[in-house]
Amino acid sequence: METIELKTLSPRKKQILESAQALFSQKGYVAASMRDLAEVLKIKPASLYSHYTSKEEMLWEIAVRCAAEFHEVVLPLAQGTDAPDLRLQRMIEAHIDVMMRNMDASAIFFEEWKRLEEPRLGTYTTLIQQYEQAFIGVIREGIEGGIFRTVKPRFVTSMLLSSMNWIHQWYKPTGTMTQTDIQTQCVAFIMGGLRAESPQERA
Amino acid sequence: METIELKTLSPRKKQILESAQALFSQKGYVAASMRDLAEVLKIKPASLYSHYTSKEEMLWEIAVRCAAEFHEVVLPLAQGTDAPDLRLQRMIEAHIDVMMRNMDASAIFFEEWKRLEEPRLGTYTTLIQQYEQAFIGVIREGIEGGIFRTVKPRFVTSMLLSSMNWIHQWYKPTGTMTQTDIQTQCVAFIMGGLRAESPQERA
DNA sequence: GTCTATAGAGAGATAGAC
DNA sequence: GTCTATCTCTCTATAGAC
Repeated sequence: METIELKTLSPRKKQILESAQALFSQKGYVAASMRDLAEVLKIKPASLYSHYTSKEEMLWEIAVRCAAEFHEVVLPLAQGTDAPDLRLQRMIEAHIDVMMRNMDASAIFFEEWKRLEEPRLGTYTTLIQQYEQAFIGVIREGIEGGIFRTVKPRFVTSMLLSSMNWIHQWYKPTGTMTQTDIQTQCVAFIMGGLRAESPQERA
Repeated sequence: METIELKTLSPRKKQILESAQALFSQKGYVAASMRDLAEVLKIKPASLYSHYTSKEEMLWEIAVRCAAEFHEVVLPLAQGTDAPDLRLQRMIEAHIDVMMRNMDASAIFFEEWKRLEEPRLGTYTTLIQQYEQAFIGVIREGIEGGIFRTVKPRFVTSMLLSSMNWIHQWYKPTGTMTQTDIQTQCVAFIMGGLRAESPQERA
């Protein structure tokens, strides 16, 4: 679990990136133009190129910084001596936490990354695979320990992550569900789908 | 549950639509150009406009025809006197079946529809809401009957559909899992997440 | 139904002044 | 770091011959 190295962004670069996040998330990376972005920032399109050499570089910065946060926050929770189901629960809660603190970036993390080109695309998919691998590992432990049903860890990891990733598409902070509600319901749904019928509880 | 009215496509229109499906699914609707599509079909871009008046009309045809198939196959299964969990199971299996028989169109059904413009966009979201409503209804019945845990039906429906919809992104027919494997694992995961601990089974 | 030709708009990106 | 100006390319779509 290597750390992802990131340079600190200047305030201006950060500001531009945040506008880009919102725009790419809303219109989609391909449909959003540098002209659109410049207009939001109230500068001319050419000025953007003093900060980023290309549109794809922006997409890359957004995607990789978001990936870094998921890695930093969630991956350490896969380690430790606690029971696998408890660790998985913490990972799910943390995943939702990161997602909801970064709604725009998450949309790019989950969907728009496909528009990256090589070699960045390859680097990115490796990051995602590492992230999934942490879930796969914990689930595998849970199966071996008899806590989880005998499922296919890779398959279930994809289901589990996908079952959460719709949130960035639908969640409105104005709705009736709080973040805690969402975490609770997600955990219950997913753990219910995984957990073996425990003989002790049946007694 | 009204039926979606669709005109029959001429063989040529159908052929073009199938190429468009594959292309839009692979490159994304915005990034895929009419030139790309013409090249695949070995005709000139202008010729496409003898069949469809615009690129968006193609997107619409693909999305709405796919929606129609999901509606036709899955929605009837929501009705009937069988237990809600059994009906839901059949709906999940049927949903996966439709998805796997229409992988390209499903990618558009789930993702690229966002690029539709009004008024088609509004019509489309209504169709999706009707589809979700069928799941919501069955889940609500299951909760009222004590078969399912007390979950939020709308929330769980989104999770449940989302947990399946990653399949079109990841599934390779060359992999080790058959369609039946996928259906079995999906049903087990989702039903496990929903089902109340049954007292009878505990005895 | 396909072609050639092209209109007209908008895209990403660069050069060079300030 | 932002500007004006512009290059070059690609896009969707149309007109009209065959």
